[in-house]
Amino acid sequence: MTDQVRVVLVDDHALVRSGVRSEIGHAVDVVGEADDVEGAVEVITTQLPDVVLLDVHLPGGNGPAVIDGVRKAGVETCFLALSVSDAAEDVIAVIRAGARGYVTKAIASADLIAAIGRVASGDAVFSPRLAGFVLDAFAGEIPTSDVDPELDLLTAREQEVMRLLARGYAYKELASRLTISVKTVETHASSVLRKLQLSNRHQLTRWATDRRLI
Amino acid sequence: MTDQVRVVLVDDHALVRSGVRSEIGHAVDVVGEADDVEGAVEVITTQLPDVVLLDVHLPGGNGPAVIDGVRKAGVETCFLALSVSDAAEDVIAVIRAGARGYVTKAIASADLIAAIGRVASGDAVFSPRLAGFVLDAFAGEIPTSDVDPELDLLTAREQEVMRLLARGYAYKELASRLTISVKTVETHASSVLRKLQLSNRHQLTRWATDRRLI
DNA sequence: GGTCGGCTCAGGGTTGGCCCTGAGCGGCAT
DNA sequence: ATGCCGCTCAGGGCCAACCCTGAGCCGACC
Repeated sequence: MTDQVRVVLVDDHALVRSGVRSEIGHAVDVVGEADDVEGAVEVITTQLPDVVLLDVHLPGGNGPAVIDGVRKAGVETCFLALSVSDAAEDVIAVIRAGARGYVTKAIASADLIAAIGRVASGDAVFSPRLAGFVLDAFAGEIPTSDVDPELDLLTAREQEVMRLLARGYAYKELASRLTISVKTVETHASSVLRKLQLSNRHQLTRWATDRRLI
Repeated sequence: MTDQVRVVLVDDHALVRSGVRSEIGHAVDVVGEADDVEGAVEVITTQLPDVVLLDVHLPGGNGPAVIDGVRKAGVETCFLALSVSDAAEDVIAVIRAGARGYVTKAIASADLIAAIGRVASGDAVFSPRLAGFVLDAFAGEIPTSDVDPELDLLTAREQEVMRLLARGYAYKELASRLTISVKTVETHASSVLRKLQLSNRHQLTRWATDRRLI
């Protein structure tokens, strides 16, 4: 057991942490604990564990906040959500944030140890019921967004053309809509694709929808 | 080994089936095989296996078609997709249809046996790389739906072409992907647009996304 | 056996997307 | 004033998208 999996526990209840530690401590190397978001990010970024056992509900934020914080710190690790909650939205939220697994605290300790090992090796793991949630959740989701970095590469006119292009307008329609010539539209379109390093309007449509620009 | 997991193999290559059977036969109970969609549905609905090992690409349809067929027959079982493909869309498609796992044929036999056991117990299982696909897909997907009204206007092949078209594949890519000529793709594409009374692929993309077909 | 529908392919055509080059015009800054 | 930049346009070229027609193969149905 020389190279055990290094684990950090994040849970706001000390009782839970010590319980988990005593259940899995013989099989993994618990290198740190935390009871809130700030502390979790700090411990994780200093200890650099293989796996983080992460409670979904925390003071000062929640599970996703921890994951985001660690990501922003440039640290790569695997998160396994460990929660009393089996509410679909908690599961989805933490998976979206980047957790690679989700088990409830009802899990047997041997199973938890196995789950940690699997997550550490890059696998995904879910409690049976939760697997259903996650997979079924492919039945209806729309996510995130933020600001626009490379959008500034485009001039005002180019952005205007870009939006209409992404929306599926033909060059001719677009030209009459902006009351410019088709040739001008082509020029702008070409510039847009070049600046965004895209090769055709389908990619542009995906690019724009990903960024909620249309 | 009295109550082994009962498994049905679905793959269009006899060689693959016998190979898999010899690799896992000592650990699970292979109660049936099939090499196309129809046969698969029949074997599964009569044998009622615990787990179906399902190839994604089949004559007469594909993996999702088998899952749908079995569901419509009112039979509950667990599907584990076993494919050479690790294309994200294949993974997503079969997961959407209801598969509880997806592994590639590069898997070691011991791992496959373990995967079958986990799926049988209701767990979800993915090859490490594919776990990434599935979970990352939460970062930008729009899925499923219910039934299809005018979708029945399209033949099976046309639906296949339609999905890829709507997804933005060029005719040439689509042709090599389906291993048919570009001319055949054109013919199908033309039929699709005519039958759906659409005039180009942008409208098709919108049509398909509205109906959550892609 | 004949018919019909689905899948496959071909020839030959028009239109549109996309690129490159080149160029005139107006604002704005060094 | 000279030059950069954004907006406008044109010519000319390539290729992909889309259409129509026609045709061979095969399995299903009558």
